[in-house]
Amino acid sequence: MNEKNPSQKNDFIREIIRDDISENIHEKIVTRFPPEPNGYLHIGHAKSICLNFGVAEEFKGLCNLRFDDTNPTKEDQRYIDAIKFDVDWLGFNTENNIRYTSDYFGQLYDWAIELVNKGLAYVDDLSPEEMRAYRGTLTEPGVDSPTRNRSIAENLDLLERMKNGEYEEGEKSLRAKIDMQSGNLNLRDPVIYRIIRANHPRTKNDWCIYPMYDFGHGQSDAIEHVTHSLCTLEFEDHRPLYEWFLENLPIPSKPKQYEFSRLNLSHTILSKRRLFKLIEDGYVSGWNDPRMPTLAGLRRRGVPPTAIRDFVGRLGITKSDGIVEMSYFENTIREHLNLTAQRRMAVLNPIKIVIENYPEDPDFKDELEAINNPNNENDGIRKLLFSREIYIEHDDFMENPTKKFFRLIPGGEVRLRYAYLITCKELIKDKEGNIIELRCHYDPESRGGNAPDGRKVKGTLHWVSANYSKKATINLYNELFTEAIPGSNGNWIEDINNNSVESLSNCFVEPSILDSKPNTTIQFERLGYFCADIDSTKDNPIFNRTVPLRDTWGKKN
RNA sequence: UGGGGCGUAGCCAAGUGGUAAGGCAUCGGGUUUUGAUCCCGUGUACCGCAGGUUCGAAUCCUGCCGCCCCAGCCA
Repeated sequence: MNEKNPSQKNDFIREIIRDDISENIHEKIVTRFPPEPNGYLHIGHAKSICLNFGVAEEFKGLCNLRFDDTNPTKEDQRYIDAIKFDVDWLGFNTENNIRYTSDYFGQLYDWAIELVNKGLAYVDDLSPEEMRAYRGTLTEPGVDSPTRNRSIAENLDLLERMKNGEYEEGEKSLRAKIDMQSGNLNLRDPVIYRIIRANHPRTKNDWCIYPMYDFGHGQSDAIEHVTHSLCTLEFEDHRPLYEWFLENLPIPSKPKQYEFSRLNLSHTILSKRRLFKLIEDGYVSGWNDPRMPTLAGLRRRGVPPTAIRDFVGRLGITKSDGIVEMSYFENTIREHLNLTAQRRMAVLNPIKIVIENYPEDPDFKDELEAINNPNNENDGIRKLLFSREIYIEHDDFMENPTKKFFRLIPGGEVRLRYAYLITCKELIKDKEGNIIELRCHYDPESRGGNAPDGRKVKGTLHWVSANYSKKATINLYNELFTEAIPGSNGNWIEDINNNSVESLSNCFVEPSILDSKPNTTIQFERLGYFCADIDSTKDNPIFNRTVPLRDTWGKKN
């Protein structure tokens, strides 16, 4: 709904932007989405992407996708490529607006020199351990470093040598000279350049010193004429530092930082560190495991990008942090898929039915018509072949039914969707007493699903022809964690759901299902939404359950 | 005992001094060849608590409580 009318979206950030526009403060609204290429994007990032790109769209501005690549020990081209792909997949155009903080390494270095010249930065000899000790604590002020008051000339010389690779990692650093007594730890002479001897994905070995986030971010925003630099709450107390650099440097524009709360989703984790751990320790198969909250995982799971955009749009932008229920996300996915997904039939746990009074002639072709999507006439109809032997869902039969069970029972009549009414005549069991087959009779007059005499049949079952269906593997995915907040009772690893995936290999699907593509999610009637896995082939078809249909019956029983 | 934020129903969230929107969930009911969808109905929110200002406060003031973030040469 918000999606349909973006101009109606209202939150404190858009309010600020509208005010700025009405006061003619900016020529054009510019935002940026600044991921560090050290992992894959997840749904939390989608919130930021939709905000930044969404705002740019709504106010006819621009949004840059800027890779914040200031730490070559963690970053990789692989992630740059994956992030571009994901942003694109979400539906935002990045063709001409990709930037890298590393584009500005030269300018940033010049500005570091400028800060030294102004007496606002110095080269420090403290080791990381010593620096920590000098920094003080949350309640105790820090102490000035012994090398804090070197001459400008000496600092200039030392900085130059740092850049030229004359020192080892950790031996020296460049620090902003602000205030070691500040209550805000970010202002206690933060390091702005450190020595890192690593190959950078873009600048290779051009540099051995790299700017810290705080020194790179605001200035990059300024260079790009970003007007509204939107980030998450944990950067709130970096804002004074962000502004300090902008005030003390001859920057080409004056961006402003605003913070909003990041997305938390129940029953999953949205921390890159933890997602890495799941992969490294083999709890999932990779960044694109369908159980992962990554965009790559959601894509493989069959979640349409429009559903993700709509979902984060419904959440709103505020400064209060909370946990959004996973079921809310699933509901949004269903809402989208209900309108767009074509319907097909598949049987997950088959039980065979033989229709005793049905023609035995193998050349007899009984072609039925089925509607592809009741919500979209343009999707048309398809033909289904019926046969004497079919499969229905094991759960759709009960030998000793409970009172409200209105599916197939001994002696009972039920409708096979788009086909016939059948009545159960006999159960065939194996030696252990398990039902292995049902013998039924059909009413030839009920072709299509209704009897001419108008008798009411409450239950309608999905089915698949034993002769014409195809065998497939179907993965049923459930929540990755058993706890709404993993780790809330101790170790988050212990809250991993051991039943997060159930792989069924004896499933039967309509033949047409084998033609579906991984990016086209379809509904298996009465079961849920599914899509072909990226590893699915004609010979070994594999489908992933995106999300089940709502099941008020199953919930009660 | 430091600094920065946040607190409106189970969840998200409007509200910006005039007497508490909406969505999701829940629980009923109707339609239905998906027990889905769709439609209708359904909530005593002590607006974190306590005072104060005011004819009137979720909105202003004071005090308190709770929760989140910050002590990387990570972002």
